[in-house]
This record gives sequence, C-alpha cells and structure tokens, in this order.
Amino acid sequence: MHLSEAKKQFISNWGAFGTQWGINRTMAQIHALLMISADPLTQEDVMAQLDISRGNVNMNIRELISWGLLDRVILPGERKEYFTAEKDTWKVATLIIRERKKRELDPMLKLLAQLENIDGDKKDKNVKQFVETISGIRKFGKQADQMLDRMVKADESWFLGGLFKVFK
Amino acid sequence: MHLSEAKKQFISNWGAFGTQWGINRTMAQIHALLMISADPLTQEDVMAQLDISRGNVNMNIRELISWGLLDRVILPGERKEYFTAEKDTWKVATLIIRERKKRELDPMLKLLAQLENIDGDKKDKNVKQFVETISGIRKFGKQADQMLDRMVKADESWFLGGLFKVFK
DNA sequence: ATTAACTTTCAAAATATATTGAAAGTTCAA
DNA sequence: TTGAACTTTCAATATATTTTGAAAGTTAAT
Repeated sequence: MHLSEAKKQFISNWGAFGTQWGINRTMAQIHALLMISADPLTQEDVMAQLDISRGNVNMNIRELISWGLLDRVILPGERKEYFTAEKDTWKVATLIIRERKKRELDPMLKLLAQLENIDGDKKDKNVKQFVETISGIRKFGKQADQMLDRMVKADESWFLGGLFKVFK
Repeated sequence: MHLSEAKKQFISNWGAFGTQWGINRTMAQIHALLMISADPLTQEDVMAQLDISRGNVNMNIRELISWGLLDRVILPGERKEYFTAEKDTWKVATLIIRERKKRELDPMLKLLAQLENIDGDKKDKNVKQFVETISGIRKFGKQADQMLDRMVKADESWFLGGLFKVFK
C-alpha cells in the first residue's frame, strides 16, 4: 500500500473510531491528518485534504486547540496561521485523559457523592440497593480517578516501556 | 434528597454520561434503572418508569443482554420475562472493557499493523512521519490492550481494594 | 485610513441517530 | 388447535448532531 492510500485509510478509520468515543468524526479526522503530516498545515490545506467546509474546519480546530492537541504556528514571513499536532502518542493520550477526566469523571464523582446520602429507611431493600449500587460505582470511579492521575503525572517510559507492574 | 428523586437524577445523569462514551442514552438509562432496582423488572416496568416505547425498550434490552450486562429471569409461576442487571461494579466494568476491546481496540490494532508496512521511500519525511505516528499509536494501543487484559483477568480486590502498584 | 488577506460566526440545511407503535411473530396453557 | 399473553420487528417519524457557506469581523501592510 502506498502513502496516500494508507493516509486515507488511517484518517477515515480514526474518524470512525472517534465517533464511538463521543468525539465527532471531523475533529478526529483533522487530528489524524495533522498527526501524520510532517509539516504544519493551514486551514485551507485541511479543507482541501479532507474536503470539508471552512466553518467546520475552523470550529473543530479551535476545539482541538482547547484540548491542547493542536498548536497554532506562525511561519516567519507568512501572513496566515498554520497548525501542528502534538506528535508524541503518550502526550496525546495524557492530554485526552486529563480533559475527559475533568469534563466527565470529576462531575460524575461529585454527583455520586451527593446521591449516596439519601434520606430514607436504610432497611428498605430499595434504598439499600440504591445506596449499594451508587457507592460501588463511586468506589470504582475513585480508584480509576487515582490511577489516571498517576498515569498523567508519570513518565512516558513507565507505560510505553512496559516497566510497570500491575500487581503488588 | 429522597429515593425517588435520587433515582431520577442518577438515571438521567447516567444516560447523559453514556452518550459521551458512544452508548445511547436509553441503553444507559435502562442499565442504570436495573442496577438500582432491588427486584427484577419486566419490559412493561421499564417502559413505565422511563416513559419510553415498547420497541425501544426491547431493542436496548437485547443489546444490554448481548453485552452480558443484563440477564433474563423467569419467575416461577409467571408467564412473562423479567430482567436483572449485574450489580457488581467490578464485573460490570470488566464486561464493558471486554466488549469494547473486542469491538474497537482489537480491530484498530489490526489496521495499524497493516498501515505500518507501507511501500515508499523511507527517507521521505512524509513517509517517515506517517510510519512514526502509526507505530507510536500502535505501541501505546498494544500496551493498553495488555493492561486491560490483565485487568479483566484479575480479581476485583486487586483494583477496588487499592492493592495494586502502578510503579515497578 | 484603506483594503486585501485572513479568521470567525451562526442560521439554515443536511445528515445521522434514536424512538415510536402498530403489525407480525412466538409461546404456551387449556 | 386455539387464542390470549407476551415479544420482536421495522418503516415512519422525531430528535440530535454535524456541516455548510455567506456575511461579519479582525488584522496588518501600505
């Protein structure tokens, strides 16, 4: 397979992958494109290569920047903005973890904490089941939260080098 | 806060949470409802409590069963089917991991393996960047895959009891 | 201050996804 | 068998999300 075909495949599949994880197709595709591009691209380049509209590209590039996944670059002597993606997979992963944790896990844990203290007869099996379920999910979530925190703070080689132990 | 209000909040938020992870709102809500219900429910119960149509409930219950998250139960002497959810958070988590790994991660790793061997001048910076990006993502994915495999095989207490070490 | 190059916005349109409910299918007690 | 009780299907509909592109906004060289 040649580069251009492989690029197409990667971009298209990465887009589909994104949608299964609540990230819109275009955002994932733009990210994919910039990850595999050796040089920075302009908005026009992205529009042309992915065949999507100006507004769409603009909106998704801004979103990617807010996630910390892209940077604006001004090339010396040029008027227009260029964009590059963070290329280091480990950094990309930790940026994504950080962001989703903040947006989703943290608020959910806060909610669960509230729901755990409901009024009502603790002997009622419905109350009991509710509290047990919520606290079970919360315990799991807290543990995951901690683990992700450590991951994000850790060094790349810890994970990628296979130097980590999962059992005590 | 009282049970009925807390239930509503949990179901509604769990549904929203689901959509951010590529699981449809109704499926997540049905799962939430059954997780906090002490006794098995019928399709009718679910329809009534969540105010959704017969077809929708039926389709999503079947999907949840295929994930291994719900079981059909026939109560002795009853004609109709009841449904219960797996209540153990750890088991729920591993079932979900297993399923998503199979449906998403495994195929993606297969694709990346193919894309890594493209034809073309290895000195071309575009080819180089492509191969580097793909192999970086693949390395990370393989590591994640291994970690998840160990998690799924491990005992609940490993994770939930906080007995695990993340550093060597 | 002008204006050409470039970026951003956002209402409308297109697309994708989820939901409904009536009809068809199945099961089983009598 | 029959038919009442229950389950499943799926075409039509509703809802949610994404995309477009023209217009408005911004910037900076002259």
